[in-house]
Amino acid sequence: MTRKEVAKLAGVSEATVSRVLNNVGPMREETRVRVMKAAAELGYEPNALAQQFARRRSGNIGVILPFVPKVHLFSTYYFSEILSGIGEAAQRLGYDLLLIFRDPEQSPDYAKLFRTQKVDACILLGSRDVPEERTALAEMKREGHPFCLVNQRFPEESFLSVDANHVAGSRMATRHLLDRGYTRIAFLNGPLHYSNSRDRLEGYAAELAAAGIRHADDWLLEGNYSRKSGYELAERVAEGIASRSVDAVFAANDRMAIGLMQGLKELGLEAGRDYAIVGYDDSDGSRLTSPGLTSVAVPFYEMGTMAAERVLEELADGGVRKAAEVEGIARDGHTYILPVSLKVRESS
Amino acid sequence: MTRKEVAKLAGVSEATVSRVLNNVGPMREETRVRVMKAAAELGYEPNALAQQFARRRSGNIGVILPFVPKVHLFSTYYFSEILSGIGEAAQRLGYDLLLIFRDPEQSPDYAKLFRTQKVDACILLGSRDVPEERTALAEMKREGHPFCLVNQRFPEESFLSVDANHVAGSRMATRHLLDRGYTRIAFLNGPLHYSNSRDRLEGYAAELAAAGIRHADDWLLEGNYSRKSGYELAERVAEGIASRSVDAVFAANDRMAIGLMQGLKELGLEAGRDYAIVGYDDSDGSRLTSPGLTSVAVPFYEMGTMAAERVLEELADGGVRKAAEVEGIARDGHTYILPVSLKVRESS
DNA sequence: TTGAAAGCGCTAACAG
DNA sequence: CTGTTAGCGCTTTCAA
Repeated sequence: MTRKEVAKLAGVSEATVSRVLNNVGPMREETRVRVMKAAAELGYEPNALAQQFARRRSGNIGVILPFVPKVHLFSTYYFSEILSGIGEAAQRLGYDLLLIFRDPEQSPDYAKLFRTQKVDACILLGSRDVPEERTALAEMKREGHPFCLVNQRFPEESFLSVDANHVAGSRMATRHLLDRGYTRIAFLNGPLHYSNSRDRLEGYAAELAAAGIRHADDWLLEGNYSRKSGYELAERVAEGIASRSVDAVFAANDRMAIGLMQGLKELGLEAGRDYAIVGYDDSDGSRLTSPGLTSVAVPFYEMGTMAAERVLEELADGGVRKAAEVEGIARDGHTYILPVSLKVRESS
Repeated sequence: MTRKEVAKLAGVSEATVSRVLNNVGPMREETRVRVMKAAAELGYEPNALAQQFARRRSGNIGVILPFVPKVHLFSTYYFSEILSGIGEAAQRLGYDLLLIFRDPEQSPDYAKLFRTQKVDACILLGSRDVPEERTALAEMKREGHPFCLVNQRFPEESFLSVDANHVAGSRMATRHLLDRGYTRIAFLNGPLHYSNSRDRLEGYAAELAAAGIRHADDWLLEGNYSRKSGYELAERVAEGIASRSVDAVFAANDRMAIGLMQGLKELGLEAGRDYAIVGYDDSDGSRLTSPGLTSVAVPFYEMGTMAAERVLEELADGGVRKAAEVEGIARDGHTYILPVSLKVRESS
């Protein structure tokens, strides 16, 4: 209703009001000023719903999260950093964030978000390499919707994704332990349906191989990224330490590392004294333990901004232009790989 | 375009399609079935933007967060729990979540979110009692928009809010220390522009008074809820412990408690041995320290669901009906107060 | 440089 | 019970 009043007060047509407010098409400076003044005077605020409808764009980026209340498989640190990063970029580029919790019961239908126009693009966190997920992603791709995965790649699929260099990170971690004189390095990994986990295994194995060490099978421990899963493996690791078949542990995330440290402490084994340990994520928790936990720092925040920027770029280009070269960032096909670094603390 | 096809295939008018899909108004079962089948066959999905526009409702709950990337004044634990809770309730009640990071540079304009129809209701996290904030909230209230504060109350304002019983929690924590035989209890609080902090002070003071203890002024320490601020007060606390004017500390959140413990450890003082300490939030971190940190558990997740339920209720009632009585939950005017509990660990 | 007018896809009176 | 019709508030041709 008010837009009409603005038009009247400024003595122009409604179309002109629209042009001025969107700064589109040619216009006389005088009209522009007149309209702006009228709008300001009336305190006019365009109706976002009408705009979205007329433009056929929601102006939203969908952010898809696994819904795991109270089941902290993922660290909250991880999500909140990435989310903040996405939020910063989205705000800067004029988009809002629509938060969508994936229902673990149902098989996902991401393409529907686009068909119903709820989002213009979307970013997926905590995605896993399982059949329903691949199907849902492939459908989005097929229908030409822009989306970006964070921290999960589907090698043969050419989905846009942003990841950190976990192979390098794991090599660093392993190298670090080797440099410190540890040679019997167990590896506590997470489930292999995360490409993340596979990368870490690759880096770990490669670095050991480079050092001419054949890793024993019983060095491989499988957790699920939760603290509990690390904690529960303490006895087994303690035996390894006692029998001298293990002198250090590289854990695929801090949560498991911390759980393991706690379990071992209860068995009388101290990190940094009786064994060395390196975690992954450089989360808040790594600074809370004693001794402090050496860890691989991942630029989650930057991964979030990168994901938002790239996916909006794809949206703008209609997916036509090739992926942009970004200064200093490795790119492998449609995957952007950000560098990680090692934070050394007392645990190693 | 497709809705027309559905109408044609089903042999009815577009309006009827609308009725069936929204299950509104009377309709013959046969028509209903026919339309549903046609819709399913054509894979019809209504356009959300058009619906929102026609209904003049966005279907979104705005969730407003302080934007503090990399400045972890608030624990990520706190936000992700509340957010998950809001998400669960929103999904259950058919709403989406629009995430909005408050720009710390600008004074907030929450009412605008409603005027532009971006949201139908909103929930504010990490709100502070400062003038710009009060103004922005009062404006929303004046314009009749439904909103709910979480963990922050404005006593004289009658804003809808959900909080935990921090007075009781602080009494519990203090009582616990007294029961353990500690009588010189320092209190490390956060800034008083959070009603949270004021509540804690009240509880602490009340419990000491009840025990007939006059608290010394130098027992009051002020941090800002960050780990660092706790850490930096270690020397001062250490002096207190050395001079026997302090034998225990109650900290207003876990982060500060943990920082303080770390600082004191560096000065050779161990929690649970040389002094007792109790934190607040029962965050992940409280389980990571050694000794484990006794802490007050706050039902963040439930606070989130409660906030969403209450604010949507207000939306539905057009703010007319009085606040509903919720079983077993204390209510003080427009504030719902959830109970907290004490988790005892080795630090006390 | 501006105005008139035709939608965007759906909902919601109002008739019938 | 169902069809007709008039918008919702804005954008965007197309003419002028």
